Amino acid sequence: MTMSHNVSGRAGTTQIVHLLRNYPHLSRSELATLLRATPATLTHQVRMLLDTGWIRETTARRSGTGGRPRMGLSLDNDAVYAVTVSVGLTTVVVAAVDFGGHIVALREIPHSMSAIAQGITVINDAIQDLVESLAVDRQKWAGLGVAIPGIWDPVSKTVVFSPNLPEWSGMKLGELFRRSSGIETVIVENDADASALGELWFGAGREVQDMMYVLCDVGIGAGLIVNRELVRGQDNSVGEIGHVSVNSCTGEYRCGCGRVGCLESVASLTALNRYLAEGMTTEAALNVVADYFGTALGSIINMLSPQVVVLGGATLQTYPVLWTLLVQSTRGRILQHLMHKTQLILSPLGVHAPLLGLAALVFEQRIQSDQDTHPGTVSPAQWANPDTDSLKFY
Amino acid sequence: MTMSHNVSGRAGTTQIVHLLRNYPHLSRSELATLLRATPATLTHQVRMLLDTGWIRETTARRSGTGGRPRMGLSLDNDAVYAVTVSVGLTTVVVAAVDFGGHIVALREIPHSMSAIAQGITVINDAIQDLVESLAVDRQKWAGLGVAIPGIWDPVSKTVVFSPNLPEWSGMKLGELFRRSSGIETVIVENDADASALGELWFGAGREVQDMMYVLCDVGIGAGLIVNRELVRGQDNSVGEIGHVSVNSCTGEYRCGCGRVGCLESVASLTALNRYLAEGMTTEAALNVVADYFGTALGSIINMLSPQVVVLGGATLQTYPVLWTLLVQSTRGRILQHLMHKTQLILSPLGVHAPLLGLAALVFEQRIQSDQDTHPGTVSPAQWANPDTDSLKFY
DNA sequence: ATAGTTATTTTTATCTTGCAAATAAGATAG
DNA sequence: CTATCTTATTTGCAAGATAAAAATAACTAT
Repeated sequence: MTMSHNVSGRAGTTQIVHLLRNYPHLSRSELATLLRATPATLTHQVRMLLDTGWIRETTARRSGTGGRPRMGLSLDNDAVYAVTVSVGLTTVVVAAVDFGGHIVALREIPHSMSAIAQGITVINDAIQDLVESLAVDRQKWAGLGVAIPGIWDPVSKTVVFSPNLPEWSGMKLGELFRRSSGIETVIVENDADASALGELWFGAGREVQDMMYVLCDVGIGAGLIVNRELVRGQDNSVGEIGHVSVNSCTGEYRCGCGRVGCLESVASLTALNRYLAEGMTTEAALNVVADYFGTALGSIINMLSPQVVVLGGATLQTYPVLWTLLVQSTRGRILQHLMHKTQLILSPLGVHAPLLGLAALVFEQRIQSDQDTHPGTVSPAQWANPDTDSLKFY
Repeated sequence: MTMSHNVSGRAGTTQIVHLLRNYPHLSRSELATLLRATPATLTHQVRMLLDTGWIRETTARRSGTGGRPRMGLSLDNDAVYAVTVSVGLTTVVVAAVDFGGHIVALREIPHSMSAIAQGITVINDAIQDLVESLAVDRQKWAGLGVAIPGIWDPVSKTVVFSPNLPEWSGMKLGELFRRSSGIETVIVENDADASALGELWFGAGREVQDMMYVLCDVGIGAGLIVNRELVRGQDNSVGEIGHVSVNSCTGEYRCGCGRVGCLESVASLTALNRYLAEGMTTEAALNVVADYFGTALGSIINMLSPQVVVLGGATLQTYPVLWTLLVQSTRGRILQHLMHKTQLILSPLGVHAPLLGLAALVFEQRIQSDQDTHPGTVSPAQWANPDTDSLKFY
């Protein structure tokens, strides 16, 4: 394993990039106060980013009080690009995102993803089409990001659990896409997690420490952010809120997981459509969904007290009226002293959330590999200690 | 704010201390592999800890294969001591803990804590009694730690929410104890959080990244550990699982929070006693409690997938039979693919958990202040930037 | 022009930790 | 009982990050 010499230094440049992406034209001194570093450090790190072409100096900004003007800094939007893919059950969205986080091209393709081979072909065609349409230097493509409705284990590099796309389960997706698309860097991520990162860096979570993104769709999932970092847990399986119990009494519907009363079985888009098919009025069905969802969200908020809970996904896009019902239902279930500490927000990024989150991940990897001057240093022999290697405390 | 120059260096010594506390006689080379650092670094850090008297060299351990024997290292148990207090509703436990994490004296005092003034007097008497009984150098007392059944906000330094000890709500406990006991360093912590840290460092969580401690008592609370760190969230209010909804249908009992179906209102020790008072058989009552608790635990496990869930508190101590029921009930509600990834454990530390967690916090603070050679450096004037200070991104 | 103000850079020093080589302290073969 | 092998620890040296202070740059106001 390559040990980086300066962990904090890298974290620094990453944070500078994230800040400049959302708040362009910040100066070195402003960055210094925001990141709680000394001006000298910022001079240093900014120079590195300038030298390697990630950022540029823009306009000097005079402050009314006099003194030397601050030199604004901004990302070079054209430095690199990422291709990102959001895989739904019946639709795929493929986008090209520039380094500044702007979506420069987007294709929305209605096509069932159940059959994985066909799905990947469709996706690849869209990627090729998109890339060719864009007159971007070949070497400026930093990589491919794919968001899927399932749990992705970064250790085994397989899809661990994908109830709504069963054929994708167990697949080595990264490898598959690498081979079929010819793109070297491929990042796979769970859809809710990718969206959570998108909202964290570009949307509702920009100025927040702890937040949760909740995806309301055919499946229900969540991405949890603590201290501005995604909580992954063992093999990435944090955030499966679809199987929180919200109705343990009336055992009418059995969830795909085999139990009764799971949130997903009574408040997903599938459940909503079932209510309607059974003859329930839209209003009544939405109320039922809002009631169950509010129960779950209330429990989660009481338990984790995030500053922001972002709701996204097809359910709310299809039935915008649901929003008000959901807010009311959730409000009624939050502890008094948390009432004004948690904000419930409708995803400002919408379908763009996972695409932007993935793009930022791709860029981050590119910047890091760019800074990795030591290409694959091997640990000295001294480190290998057969007696203690099996212990693995941390 | 004092900026530490070497964050990683400090983290290093802290980790060394935690490792040596649980696994005495580890050598420098073993620590190096465990902490993924070079032998040279360990020589350095270990020397600092030796020079300042925190640790000692113990016995050389010959490995069968030949070569220079490893020099065992251990904490100097007698280096410092902490007084820690666990405040219950009707009992207080006061303990003296040595640097090695051994409880060297313990007083359990049955006395209602409802009246805060009386409570603090009782606690102080016990502290004085304990300290005087122990022939420890005055300067070796590193500080006082207090665990309370309520939410403690470290920013405002007050008790934010304390439903079971209403008189303690709003109190500046740290200041109160500092003045009344004469001990300078006072750390206040929520009881479930303190216990979680205790189990993390000394008990069921020693070799684990993510865990949850669940306190089953008159109140129900939890402490959440992610990546070996306590998740606090905004004003420390993470972990209030007492108000997770587990029964939204039968609206019989109203919870103290005003709602119906909260875990705490149907599965706390109070609820259990109520079932018994209403004429339910013990077996039936325990089954009801296990059922509700299992629902909540299942939801939480499915959602957060911690490696370990530790259960502690009076309910399980009073009714040990409940354990099996609870395990069964929870098992039935965990997603298949998580079944073998989450361990449900009965707290091995029991009432000692919060006492040890607090002690470690006190020691950590002492070591850090010991290493703080710069006493209160003030940020240079350059840092103050009126234009951006109000933004507070991170 | 001169003083005052704010931003940025340079200089110097310190701290941490990595790598490589040296040294310490044994075990084992002959 | 010595020479060699092995493993643990220390030392010397270098690199990188970043803090503190001083210097410099680029303005405004007088």
